[in-house]
Amino acid sequence: MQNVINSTRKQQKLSQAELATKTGVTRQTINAIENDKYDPSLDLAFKLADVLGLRVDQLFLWGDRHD
Amino acid sequence: MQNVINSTRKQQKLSQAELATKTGVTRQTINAIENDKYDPSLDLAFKLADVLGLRVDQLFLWGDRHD
DNA sequence: CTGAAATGTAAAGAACGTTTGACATAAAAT
DNA sequence: ATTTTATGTCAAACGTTCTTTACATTTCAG
Repeated sequence: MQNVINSTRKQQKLSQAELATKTGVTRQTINAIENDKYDPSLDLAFKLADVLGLRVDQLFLWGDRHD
Repeated sequence: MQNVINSTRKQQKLSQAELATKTGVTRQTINAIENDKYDPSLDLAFKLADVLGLRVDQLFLWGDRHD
């Protein structure tokens, strides 16, 4: 599923490692999600949205070209 | 994680089986999620929100008493 | 240019999400 | 009261999410 984690993270000048720490996962998990290897769990999606200051449906683009 | 699937589904007079069909999963999956056995995948969360006419963050209540 | 920080990637395994098939109880309809 | 529809639950199997460890490549500050 498409997401805007990479651009949002860069806007806030966070590294993958920093975002990982803030959301309680590993750097590799953030990297995999940014690069569309797999979708996060619902809980992690909420944590990412929370840290990045967006709603889940704004951070993950399901509507168009959905999944 | 808390969710309002049960009440929303009932408002729309859908059975668990009907909601399952509309979201492309089995009845047992809907039942388990309604009864908080586990959280759905992000994709299924979006499908459920779509069918029930709510946003993911309205259907799943992460903010208060979060996860 | 050199070194440090950031990113990409991979394999093995633990934990979670979903299916299938089945059976049991509850609720609603006839 | 009997049948049908809806819900709860369980176990085995399978695919997905995430961790750990490790190494390679890219980016950037000095």
